[in-house]
Amino acid sequence: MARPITVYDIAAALDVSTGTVHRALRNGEGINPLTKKKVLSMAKSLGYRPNLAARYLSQKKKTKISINTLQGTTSFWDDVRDGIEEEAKAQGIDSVQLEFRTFPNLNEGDEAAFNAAMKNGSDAVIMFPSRPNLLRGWLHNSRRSGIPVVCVATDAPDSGRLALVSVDTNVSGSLAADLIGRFCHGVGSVAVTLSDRGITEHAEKRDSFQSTLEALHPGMKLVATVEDHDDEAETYAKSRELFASHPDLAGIYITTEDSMPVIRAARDMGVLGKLTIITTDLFPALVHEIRNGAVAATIFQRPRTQGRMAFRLLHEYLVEGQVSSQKLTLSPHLITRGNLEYFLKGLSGAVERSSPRRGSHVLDDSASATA
Amino acid sequence: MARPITVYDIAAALDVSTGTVHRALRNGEGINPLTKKKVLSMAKSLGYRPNLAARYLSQKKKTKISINTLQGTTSFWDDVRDGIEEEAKAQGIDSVQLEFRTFPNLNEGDEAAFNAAMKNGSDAVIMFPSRPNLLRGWLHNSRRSGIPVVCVATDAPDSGRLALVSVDTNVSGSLAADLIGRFCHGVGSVAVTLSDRGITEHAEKRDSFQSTLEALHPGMKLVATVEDHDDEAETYAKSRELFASHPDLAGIYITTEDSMPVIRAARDMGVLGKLTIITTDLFPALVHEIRNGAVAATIFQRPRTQGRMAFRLLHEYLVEGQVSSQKLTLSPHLITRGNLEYFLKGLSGAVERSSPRRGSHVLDDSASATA
DNA sequence: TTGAAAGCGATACCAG
DNA sequence: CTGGTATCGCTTTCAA
Repeated sequence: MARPITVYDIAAALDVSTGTVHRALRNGEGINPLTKKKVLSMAKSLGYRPNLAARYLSQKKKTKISINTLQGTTSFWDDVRDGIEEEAKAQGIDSVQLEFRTFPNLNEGDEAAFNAAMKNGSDAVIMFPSRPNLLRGWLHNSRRSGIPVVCVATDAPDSGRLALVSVDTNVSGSLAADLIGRFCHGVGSVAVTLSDRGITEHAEKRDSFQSTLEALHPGMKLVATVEDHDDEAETYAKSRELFASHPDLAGIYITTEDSMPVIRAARDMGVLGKLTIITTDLFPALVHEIRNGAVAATIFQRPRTQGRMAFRLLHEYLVEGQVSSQKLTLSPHLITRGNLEYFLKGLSGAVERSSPRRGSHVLDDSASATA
Repeated sequence: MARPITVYDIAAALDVSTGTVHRALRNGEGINPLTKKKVLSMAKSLGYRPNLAARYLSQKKKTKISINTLQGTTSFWDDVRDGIEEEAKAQGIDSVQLEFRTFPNLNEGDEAAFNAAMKNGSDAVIMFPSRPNLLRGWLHNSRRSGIPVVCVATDAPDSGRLALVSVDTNVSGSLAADLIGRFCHGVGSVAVTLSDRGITEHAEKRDSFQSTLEALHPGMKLVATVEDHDDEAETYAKSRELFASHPDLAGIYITTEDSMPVIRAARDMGVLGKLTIITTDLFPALVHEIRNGAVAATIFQRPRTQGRMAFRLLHEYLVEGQVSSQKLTLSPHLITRGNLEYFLKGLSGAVERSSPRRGSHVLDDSASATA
């Protein structure tokens, strides 16, 4: 293999200076469109690949990345943030500066956080699109419209976001269906809860749950889909309704974090014992319910890994100018009473802890690291 | 935060040259022990952190890493190798040169491969310790004894290896136990197959399988543990014996890749239908058996991620001089008939393909990437 | 054993 | 809009 092509090679080939080459390749401004085109095509034909080490060494200011996420009600977003931070520092070369901005809930502070990031001159954004349909407008309004945005957990379709990192909703839904079918011996009626049918991920989980149930466990029937709108009181009330109108319910699949009100309703109405419950994610209260057998299994969405992948994707874009995939979906982990304790040990306290900690060296969700 | 400390700062503080500082910090040779000590302590007290970009930029020769693994009988090791390669190039800066050496089976060519790596001047090794207890001797015999070795999949205890990457055996075994218990409605006798009790990972899977079974499904009983020594004929024969002597067997947990002979034996003896089988890993033949319902679930050990993590660990060591963890264990993925198809889609053909392919951009096992 | 200086390949800046 | 050159922090080499 020959010596790598450098900016000097390009400059020499065209008899221009490296400054010009650099402007053509990166700045984009203050350069004659014609020269630019020549440089670009020469770079391509020579097979130029920038030397990142040289780039990082000479670059004055780090690229700013704004991380806009929900304040942790559970530990999910804390873990996502940790994952991003871990990956950033695992990069070894800190050419990047992270700025975390959090907002209290789905309708509050999200736009302000986004605008703050824009005003602050962030070069890229990793965010939870709390209101997916609004993102498009924000992006459009922002002066610098080319800014790359990576969405985590939920997509913002047609918003112009660069990429999405989320859990594989089909794997989640179909796994839940197969397990609930097996656990219930293939007979009985089941229900699904989700936040809102309008959220793509939730709808997908429900749909693959249903289709897998029909395909593999035809003796079972999906009798209800509850929309809880992420509201605890609403979830509790609707769950009670559900259990009242379907006293024979055999199982329920909760596609969101909002499982505690459902469990409480079931307990209050005395149907908990005969219900096979499959939940989503993991947090202290849920750990308890798995231990005592109320919840048969939970589908862990690997928030830390979602964060890590989001950073990698962004970094790839910043370096290459493009991403290898616009949608990156992770397989969830299954946690049951059987493997719960081992799993928690692997998480190094990440789930049980109440406040974010530092200095952990876990390289992957549920990877346990022994010093 | 202040300007980072550089070699110049250390040099100035001690009134020596950067050459000397460098020799103290990296070369180790041709330097007065006293000066070296002084530089080292000054570096520490100033909080010196090397600038990797500068290092990579100026370094002439890349560090060589030898990857010593089994030739793929199934796709497991192909995937491990892919994972290593992906991570290496994801690093962006190619300061590393990978050299792959494979050996045909557990007792053949492994030592030669190791010696070849040593003779060739490899700076580090990622390997499958086919004969764990021999590694110690090899490492000792090699002149350059400080060479870092990362083991994948299986440990080589007390060999002096730097670190281990493997799947969490406790999570695997306990998950298998809980599922088999649930699928069999909590009653019946079950068996386990493993390669050899002497292999730590296999013993651990068996043990946590047993203890979880006892704890959560006391109505079930582990009646046999079969050692198959990774030999197909032996596995088949012993499986037949097992089914003959335990005609009432309700389930079996196969902790290794060697599941096909077991399934064949069960089929030949007409007990397949009433058996709940949980296997390990995923390959084309097994895909078929999951589809047709012969296998209830398989525990996927994420070979690609194991490879990625092994590389990261090594890279961390090469950079930092130490690793954050000596044991890195991953949580396995559960695959059932329900989520199999989605899972395969996510693997982008990695499992179904017969020969290694390139150019995929999957960032994590079972992460599906859409361009 | 140590010092001095020349790269590495980008980016940044100042003149023209 | 373009050219020339200093610079980033480390490694490497050559002299002393």
